Amino acid sequence: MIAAGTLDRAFYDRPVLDVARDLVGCTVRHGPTAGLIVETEAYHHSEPASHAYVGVTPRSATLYGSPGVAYVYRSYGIHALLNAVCEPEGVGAAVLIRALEPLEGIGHMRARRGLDRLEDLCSGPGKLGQALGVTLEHNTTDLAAGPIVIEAPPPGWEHVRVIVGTRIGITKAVELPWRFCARGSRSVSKPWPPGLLDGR
DNA sequence: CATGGGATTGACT
DNA sequence: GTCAATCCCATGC
Repeated sequence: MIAAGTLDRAFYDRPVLDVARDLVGCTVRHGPTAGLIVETEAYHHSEPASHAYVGVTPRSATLYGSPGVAYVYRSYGIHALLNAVCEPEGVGAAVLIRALEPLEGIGHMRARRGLDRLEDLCSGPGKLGQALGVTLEHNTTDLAAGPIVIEAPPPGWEHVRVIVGTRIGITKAVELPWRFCARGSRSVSKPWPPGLLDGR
């Protein structure tokens, strides 16, 4: 049975930019840990920063598969990065979850990260992967069925203001404004986009 | 089969 | 500001 508020396949079966924006304010949950999404980036097979750009390969097959599925891959040999596959099956696109504000299971997060400060626990895609215990085993798992699930925004976060910026940490298609951040959140990864902390 | 780069982070100068 | 860690996988020979 799927918990109330869990986003279903139809939510992800839409243009990836819409999903990326709408995911800001939603929550990611894995076991006892949960966090509020404050930063996302969109990736699409039509642009070279996407892993789907090369077409269907063993690695990118997940991206071309069913929407609402997790795409998890290892970055720089160390970090597990969590994405949500979007758009209809056959279209290679996904949203990278880049940062969270810790909500539940903060003790687990601190233990896994070896750090205390709240803003350091999930303020980056590799950090949140470690804090939530995301591993490559979660690749292709269903984000509606778990073990990792994404839920609709909690009270007060339905209409969060979103700052749009350019994606970071990439070398191709750097000009596309496909990064979405929750205005005012100090858990966004650095560098912060202009205007992030302007009056709320 | 060998090679090289990367959607990152943390430590260091 | 620089740089290494560390591994998956796409690419090229």
